[in-house]
Amino acid sequence: MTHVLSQAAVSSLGRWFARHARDLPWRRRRDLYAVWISEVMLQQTRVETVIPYYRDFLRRFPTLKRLASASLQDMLKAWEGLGYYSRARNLWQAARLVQTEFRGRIPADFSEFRSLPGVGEYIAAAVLSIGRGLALPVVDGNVLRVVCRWQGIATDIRLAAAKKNVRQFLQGIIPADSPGRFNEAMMELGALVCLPRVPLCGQCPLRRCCFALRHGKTGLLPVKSRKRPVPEYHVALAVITRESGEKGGGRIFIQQRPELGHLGGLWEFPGGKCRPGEKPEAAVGRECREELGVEIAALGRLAEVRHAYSHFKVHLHVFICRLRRGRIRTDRPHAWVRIDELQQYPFPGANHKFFPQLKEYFNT
DNA sequence: AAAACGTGGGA
DNA sequence: TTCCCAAGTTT
Repeated sequence: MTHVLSQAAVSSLGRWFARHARDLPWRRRRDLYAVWISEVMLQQTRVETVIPYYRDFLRRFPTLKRLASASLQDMLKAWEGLGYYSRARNLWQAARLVQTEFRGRIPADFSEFRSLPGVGEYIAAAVLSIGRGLALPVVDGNVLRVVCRWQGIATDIRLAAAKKNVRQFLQGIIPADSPGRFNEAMMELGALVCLPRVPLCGQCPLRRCCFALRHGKTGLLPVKSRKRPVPEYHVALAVITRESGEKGGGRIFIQQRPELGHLGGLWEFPGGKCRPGEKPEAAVGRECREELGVEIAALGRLAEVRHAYSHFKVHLHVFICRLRRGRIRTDRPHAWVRIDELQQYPFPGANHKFFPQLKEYFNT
């Protein structure tokens, strides 16, 4: 029954998409590799943000084979600034697995492809429906919003049950002859018309059969619980320098973060959270003592920047420091670099916020 | 199930 | 400024 009633809506959606689909870079290539890269990049990330990264990435790593043979550092450098860096690590790992476990061919079987690191329900369905025409509905944030309004589903979309309901509904109406276009059309509708705050219902191909519109509930659907407030920390960082004149003069100490976990594999300056009541000046000395086994002298404040991560916020207090006593001892990969060499290493966005001041300091 | 996991843009 | 949001996955 649902199937028959939805037929007209699916056709209407298809016509709308034919007229309004954006000309996006990844829509010009339908091979699995290109679609896969785009879907990973688009995860929780805006289209406008992704476009330049996608172009650069495919220029740098034109094939899966090239990606698999690249170093993780090169991969992270290409990903720098995009965020959610586990995506990059997983994609790199997956590329290597395709080489070793699948003879270099990206598996077109759902279960096999889904088993690769970083490939979840969404990406597996998206890549294989768009790239291979498999009838697998995608359920992303857009689709969730569109279907909840269209069908009047009031389940909290943060819950797994909502995703399951929506997927089940879509599985019954996804056209077997063009599942990829249907999936793209649903997402495009969410991105261009069925907007979160002010949906443009007058332009919507589903307006004649939309539950939320008919009942005046577009503002109430989908139901989404609020996220709890995030903690805020003060962090003190040490830009440790070697004075010019001495051997290796004018260099800065940097270290690599552990590969797993927050900002894994990226580079940073030593430092850490201020304890309750502890001044940043004190924290920076303590952290260098604990992490590196050295006494430093803070010569002055370089910058103070704020940054919001996905699950907490920080005030960064950046100090220009000099080694006073001891030799740095650490198990982590590290380097003494010139200011003009910093750009060779991938750094988190929060660090980039004070790079201008850093350059200013070292070039004057 | 719920929390970890980045970043930039718009209201 | 603050909050929410964007083509999710992993643990």
